[in-house]
Formats: sequence, structure tokens, C-alpha cells
Amino acid sequence: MPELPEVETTRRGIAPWLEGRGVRALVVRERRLRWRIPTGIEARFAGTRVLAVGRRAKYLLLTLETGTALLHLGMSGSLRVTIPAEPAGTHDHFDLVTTEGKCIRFNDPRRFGSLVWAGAEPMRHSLLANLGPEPLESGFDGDHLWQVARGRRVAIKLFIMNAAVVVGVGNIYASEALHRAGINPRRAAGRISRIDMRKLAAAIRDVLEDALTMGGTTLRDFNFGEGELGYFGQRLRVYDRAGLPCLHCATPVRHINQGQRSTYFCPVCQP
DNA sequence: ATGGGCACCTGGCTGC
DNA sequence: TGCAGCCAGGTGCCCA
Repeated sequence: MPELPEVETTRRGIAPWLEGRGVRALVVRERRLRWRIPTGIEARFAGTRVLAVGRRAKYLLLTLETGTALLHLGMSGSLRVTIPAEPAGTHDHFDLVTTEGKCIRFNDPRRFGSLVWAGAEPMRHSLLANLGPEPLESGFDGDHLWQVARGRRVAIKLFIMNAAVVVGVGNIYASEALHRAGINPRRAAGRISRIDMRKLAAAIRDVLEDALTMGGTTLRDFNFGEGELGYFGQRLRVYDRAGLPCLHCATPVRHINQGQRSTYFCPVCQP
């Protein structure tokens, strides 16, 4: 499910249950995620306290008194808030149990998610060290895109999905942002004008912020039954709409493959 | 350095 | 109804 807005909504959902709380235990049922959950990570969690729940790109950062753990939801991961007595279901791979009796439960059918120990300086961890700017923070704009794209022949859609360029732009929002910016996803990144890159940066920001607003309203209470994070019912303009009319000009939306992923665009609005 | 392709997994849907 | 085949929202890593 998760693209950046979903990850950020998850962060906001679990933070109130974790920040400042004591950790009773980390209970691992399945270690075989994208990377094997290290044996002994439980000892880092037990008896400590959660200082902060942060985010960098699509990684959630659980900052404990003992160091920081990185949690990634992968393609199909989700977190929900429950109680330890609730029986764990299929694909409920681990629980973070607080001293107040709450249980943050990780579910991930495809097991592309991960739980990694990053120690005292998480930003120096190899998974975080080489990431580009956050799209919703200062440091990301069209000039940045234009500068980094110079000389690059890769298709613009793959370019904006590259986390070294900008983080948090997944397959859905890449198509959506390019449609909003009126840019053909197959154009070479290095041949896009500074003006168009400014449009694109603004479109990326808008798409992600819209989704974030939607998620915030959809998931006001992240507790118990409501804690399941689904995909937001955001109105997608081109994604998964092959053959359907472009919402702007009614031309049928086209579907192509780029880098083994689906891309959707309007051939008229995105020449 | 860059770009292209593969890998990791399960589940849901489609079509025969 | 059963089943093979295909597709899925991520991303690190290997190779040319």
C-alpha cells in the first residue's frame, strides 16, 4: 500500500501511542522479511523508552534510548494499534508492546518490509545516507530537479522515482505528478526545461500533499479497528485508468511499461 | 557514473 | 470449481 503519504499517515497514527512511552517488549514471530530481523534486536527494545517516531523517505525511524530502528512497510506492510491479548493473525510478523499495554502490530503478506537496527547515528546508515531531499520540505524544488537531471538520459518518470533524486515518489504518484505537470513520462530527464521542472516539482508536492490531507481525514483515529491503513480513496487522474477518458481532455488514458512498472498518461495533455 | 534488469514474496484477479 | 498465468503501490543490488 504505502507511498510516502501513507507512511507519513502511519507515522502520525502510531506516534501518540509510542512517543515517550516505555517499551515492554518486541515480540517477533517471523524474522524472514526483506532482510532477516537480527536476533537480539529484542534486547535493544526491552525496557527502554521511545524518544521519537520519525520518518526519512519511506523509512519510519523508531528512536529509542538505545538507538534507532528503521521500519519499512515495503509493498504490502501496515501497522495497527491493538492490545497484546488480541490473537495474532497470518502475516502479523512482530509486535511492539508498550508498558501501557498497547501493541503496535506489523502485518506484511509479501514480506518486502523490513526492521533494521541503525544504531546511534541512523542518518549515517547505508539505507539513509545517500537519499535525496524530502519532497515536502525545503531543499526540494524545480531547480534541484533540473540541476540533478543535467546530462541524464533516463526517462523522467524513472528519474523522479529514484530516491537519490527525491524521496517518496512511488509508482502511482509519479504518473499522477507528471500528468498534473503536463510532461510525457518517456521524455529524457536531461532534456526537460527548467520551467517544466519547476512545474513538476510543484506537481509532486501537490499530489503528495493532497494524499496526505486525504489520509489525515480518513484515519483520524489510529486506534483498534480503525488502525488498518488502506489505500486512500484519493481521486487518481490517470493511474489505473487505461482507456478511460482523461479527466482534463477526455482523451483515452494510455498505459505503457517503464522499468517493469506500469505508467499511465494522457497523450494529449502530456505531449 | 549511469542505466537496465532482477530479486525478494504472497495474494488477488482473469480467463480458460 | 480449479488452476495456470499475470499483476501488484518498493527498492537494493548486480552487471555491462
